[in-house]
Amino acid sequence: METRELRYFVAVAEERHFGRAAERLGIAQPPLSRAIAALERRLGARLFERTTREVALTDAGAVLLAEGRAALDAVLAAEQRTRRAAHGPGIVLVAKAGASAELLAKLLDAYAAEPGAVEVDVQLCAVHQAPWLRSGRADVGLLHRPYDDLSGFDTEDLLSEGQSLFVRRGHPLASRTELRTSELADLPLPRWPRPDGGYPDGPGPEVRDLTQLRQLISLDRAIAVLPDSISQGGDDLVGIPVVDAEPVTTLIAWPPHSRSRAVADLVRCATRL
Amino acid sequence: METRELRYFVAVAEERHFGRAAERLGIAQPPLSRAIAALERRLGARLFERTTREVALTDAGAVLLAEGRAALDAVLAAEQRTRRAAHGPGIVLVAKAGASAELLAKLLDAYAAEPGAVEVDVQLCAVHQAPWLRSGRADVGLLHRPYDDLSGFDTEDLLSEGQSLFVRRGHPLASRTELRTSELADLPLPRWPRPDGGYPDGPGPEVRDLTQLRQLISLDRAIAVLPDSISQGGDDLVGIPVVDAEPVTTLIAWPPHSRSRAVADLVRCATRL
DNA sequence: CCGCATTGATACCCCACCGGTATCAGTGCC
DNA sequence: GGCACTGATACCGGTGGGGTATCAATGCGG
Repeated sequence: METRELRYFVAVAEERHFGRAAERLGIAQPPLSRAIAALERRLGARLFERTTREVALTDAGAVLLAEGRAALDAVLAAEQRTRRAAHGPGIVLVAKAGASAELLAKLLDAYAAEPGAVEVDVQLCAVHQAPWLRSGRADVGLLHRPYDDLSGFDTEDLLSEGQSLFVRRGHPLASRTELRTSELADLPLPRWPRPDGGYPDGPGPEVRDLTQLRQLISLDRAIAVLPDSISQGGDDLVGIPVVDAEPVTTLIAWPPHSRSRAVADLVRCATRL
Repeated sequence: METRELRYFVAVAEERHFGRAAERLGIAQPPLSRAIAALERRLGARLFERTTREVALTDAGAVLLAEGRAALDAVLAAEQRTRRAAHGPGIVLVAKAGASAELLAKLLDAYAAEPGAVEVDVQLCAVHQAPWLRSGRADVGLLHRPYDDLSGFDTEDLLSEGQSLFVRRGHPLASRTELRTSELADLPLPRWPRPDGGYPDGPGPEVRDLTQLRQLISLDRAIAVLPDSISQGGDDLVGIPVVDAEPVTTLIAWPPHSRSRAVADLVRCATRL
């Protein structure tokens, strides 16, 4: 199976429409129909149930969609990491902007002091670091359990912390000393983007990143449950511990094939912090 | 990057010889040279240092070899699992022949009693179950830590046990009641095949699977350190606990993309045993 | 030191296949 | 029943992947 065929299949599976998929792929619809038909013939499996009104995945098609996405990610990652390796010996670390700032600083300092340390390009992204690792844009990342999907990565836990509800100073809840998750059920908590970029439905505000969220809280336009360490001096946020909230673990994650010396050194540094 | 190019690259990287790689791929040498050159041009990375006498991987080439193998595995797995899904709703479980027999039997019974259970095709392989999972020949496997390479899989621990030195009844060590790893250093322990099929060097006998090993021990042609549960009634093996040996954990492992109901049910069954 | 064997690169040719346009055929809807 | 929509089919042209023949560089043996 060629990656071109997989890309074609995934496009049709996601669009559920040959015409739109062809447009997205930058080709005409007939060659796309033929490519899918040829793929089905060689796999000996019907992948779509088509009528002129609807294109639906079969069971086999659903399997190929899940597996094929992962396979395309792996091919893309191979390409990206090779390109970067040819450029120089540096590695790319991805972390969530505004989170684990202190831990990240300590880690970078400790690694820089290591003999044989290479340049570390730090990429701070809004949310969803995992796709950076899966697509090969990054070599190692600081992720958070249970928020990030860790499947397929090797990981080492770095630190665990509780969660608090953060509100503006003066908020009705600001005087409380502790809360329970049962009390949070009806609050308009912020909505984070899904991996596909859309937002779930709900009453809370849509947020893109932690900086934006912190400002919204300061403006009393949002309240949010976040790890304790989010609190930074200088702004008028109040954190009320949610005593029975699931603890959040910051961990370092990397793709398991990576036998790179630099990543191994960085991970070792992190676990010794 | 197309999988054809990746296959070509991996063949050259493994053979370190364009002629032999071309033969292995079933094509002539010139198109292979051109394909690699085109790949290097598009990646902007030199992958091999070639002289007429030697072909060596560059740093970027080493990265592409590691990542590319994983990517090819993922593509192959997508193809295999799709083929199998089209055939019917069953799943394939792979386990090591002769190991965890009791656990496996209980698991299969428990799962069969589950509502919505599908057919489970049990594949017993000699060693190295992990490649079955990586290549898509199996959907779920019983593996052993620390023996198997678990990287890239989701896992759930099932049971942990100590290890014993197994010898024939009457062997000089058979009268001992316990041993320490330090006493085993000079013993001719059996040599298992590496993933590539070759055997490491050493004084012990080469073994292919547990049945063969058990028979060799019965014939006093081998002694081996194995998990306690290997012992089965009826043969003349004696197990002497190695009190400070690393415990062996039997676990159930599956590829993380698998969102299949059947695999999830099986895993849930296993954790409840 | 000079052939010579070895091996990767180059030149050139052919055809398979991918993609394009035109068109057909099945289906739901007004 | 006509019409819009959508996937499949027919046919054609060009790119590029694969083949053979050959060159060029390198190490080795006489």
